[in-house]
Amino acid sequence: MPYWLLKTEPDLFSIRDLAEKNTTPWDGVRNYQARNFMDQMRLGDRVFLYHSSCKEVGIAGIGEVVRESYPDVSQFDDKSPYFDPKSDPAKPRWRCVDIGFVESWPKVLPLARLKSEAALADMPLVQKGSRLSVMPVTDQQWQHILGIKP
DNA sequence: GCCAACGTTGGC
DNA sequence: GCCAACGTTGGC
Repeated sequence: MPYWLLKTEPDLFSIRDLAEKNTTPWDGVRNYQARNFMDQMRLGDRVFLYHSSCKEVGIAGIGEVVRESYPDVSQFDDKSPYFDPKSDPAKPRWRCVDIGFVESWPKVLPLARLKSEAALADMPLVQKGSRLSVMPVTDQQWQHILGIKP
């Protein structure tokens, strides 16, 4: 089964928020590479939830895909920060998936730790300058991270 | 708050 | 099609 990693800014939406809501649309993704990966997600796929742009940067827990790719309504909402006036409603440019809560970790697994693991060197996450917010995780990487999770 | 690195846009 | 300018991401 494929695995993924999703970045989120916890000030906007954290693993705690997901635990409370139980499920959420993963909307607002406005990058083609990230979108294409979301299109590949299938029901039941597991995802690491990564906290970025915050005090404790790192993996904070696990979620799962509970609905496959569908049009992200926020692209047509001119009140939304994710509004995209160039997206044609007949052919929506942006999609999202729904993510369900699986588990929250007692402590964040820090980015610095992930960077120190040779087994994870191929992850875009740990590569300098990478801004990809949705990325695949290999079976080996997934298992390795589970092995060092807090 | 700083700033390096990135993706996108648009003029030519 | 090139590439400079711009806005954004995201670690530190």
